[in-house]
Amino acid sequence: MTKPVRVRFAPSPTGHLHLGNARTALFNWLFARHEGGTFILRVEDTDTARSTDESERMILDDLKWLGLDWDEGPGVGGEFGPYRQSERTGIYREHAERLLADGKAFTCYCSDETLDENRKRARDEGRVPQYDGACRHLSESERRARELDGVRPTIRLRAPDADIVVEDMIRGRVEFGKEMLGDFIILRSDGRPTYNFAVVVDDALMGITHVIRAEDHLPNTMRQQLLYSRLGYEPPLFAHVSLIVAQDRSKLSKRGGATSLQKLRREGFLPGAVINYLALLGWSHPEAKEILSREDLVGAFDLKRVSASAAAFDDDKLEWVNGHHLRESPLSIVVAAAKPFAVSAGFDSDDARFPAIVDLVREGLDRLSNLPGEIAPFYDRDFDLEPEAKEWISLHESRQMFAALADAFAAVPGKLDAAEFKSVLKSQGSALGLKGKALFMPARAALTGRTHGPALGSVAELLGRERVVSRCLAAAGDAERQ
RNA sequence: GGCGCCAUCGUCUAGUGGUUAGGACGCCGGCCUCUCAAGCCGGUAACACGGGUUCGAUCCCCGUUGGCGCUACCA
Repeated sequence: MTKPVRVRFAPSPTGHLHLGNARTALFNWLFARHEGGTFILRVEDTDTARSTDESERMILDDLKWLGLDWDEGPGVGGEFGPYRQSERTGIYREHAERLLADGKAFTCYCSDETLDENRKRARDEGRVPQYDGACRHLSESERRARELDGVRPTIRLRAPDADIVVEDMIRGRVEFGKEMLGDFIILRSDGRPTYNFAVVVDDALMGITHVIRAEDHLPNTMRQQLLYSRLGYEPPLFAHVSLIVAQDRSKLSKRGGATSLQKLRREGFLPGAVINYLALLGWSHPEAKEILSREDLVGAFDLKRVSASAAAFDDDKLEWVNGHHLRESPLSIVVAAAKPFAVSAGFDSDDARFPAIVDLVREGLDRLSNLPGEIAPFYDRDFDLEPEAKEWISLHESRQMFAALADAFAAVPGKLDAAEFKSVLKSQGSALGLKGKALFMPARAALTGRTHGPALGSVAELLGRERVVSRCLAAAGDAERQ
């Protein structure tokens, strides 16, 4: 009998949601959904200097955009709240005082300067910098004396004289020597908890069963493990996921392609594609499937198939995944995602033809930021001919064709659909001895101003007779002038 | 510096004590085609190095090298 799964994603609101964080959030969410468990969002804002409401808002917004909905946390509540650490200071203080009363922690009056000096000396001597224990055995009267001097103490946990073993679901057994661990601070002199302390208290109180987080927290786990036993709480299972690095193996932060969700959103990646790609970074489908829907991922996700080695972010593959999602997602979803890109480029996305235009151009799209360029020929605004298109129009053989074409298209009874367009084009072409490329390319150039694009018949149908005729006329005029 | 994690094609990865080391992206070529994409077919390319253990190591152990992380009253 196993406990129902409860996992959490616990970002610090100190910036945008980074890709590594996004993947950590995703793995937690996938695990929770796969196991039918609970996904909790907790905001770790104990660093009051760096945390901002704006940042928290952006991170929550990014998570929502990805579709990673949380069952407990900011905005939705839950019975284990509050879910912002800044609102839980009383809880941490109580726990620290309990440890103090039990003799498992002690107050420390050492100054920053003393601490810095000790650290420096230890490092110079090749030792692990750790607390020298100066305040460990202070008497009651000594402590009172320091208080009277106005020193605000920190609270330190008494470290044990024993090695610590961490059992990790992804990395196996990891041992840390006792010399690695000093009496570390759990409560700052201003009463705020330190990261390790707040995390353990919260994870324990919130009933977290699995801590899935990035590898950079592995060394912290040693301290947290100790905290669990000192506090008398049962520790959760740990799973440390690798970090994401840039193509050159350096940190993802500054170099390389897209590093933040914001950037990916701006470049026109679909949330489903981002999730799909992120999941593939460090996890693999048992049947090696690569294009997976949200439901596919939830169904197949398994911590056992998560890789232990760092993965490099690859723009090309993300684009490939996105291309698939762009082509295979329901049109309504793609259209909705495409609208902002069209609108910001000045194109009318309320045009009745818009969904059909998107449907047509999405075949050749790998990111929505390229959408404006692809849909431009369907609108009258800024319609212009590329140099290569002009060449096709001014070819001797095609020159004479446009006026005839304009008349022929204008004479078509009823709607000018793709089939009708093609049959008219072909019959007009054959009258002039033109067919195939020699026929279609000039026509394409005249109608779209481009030499590349979707099937010309479909393009013409969406353009509508009026535009087709007027562009043929314009081409006839251009050809004449040349 | 100390401690820890990691190491299969350029990249993401599968995999096993005995395999022609598999797939995907990219790249190259072909097919399709009015073009570009897409799609389909084919090609390219890897077990970091050195010791062990073993009849046999990509796989297990040790070391080296390299990458990354941690080393705070940051998270």
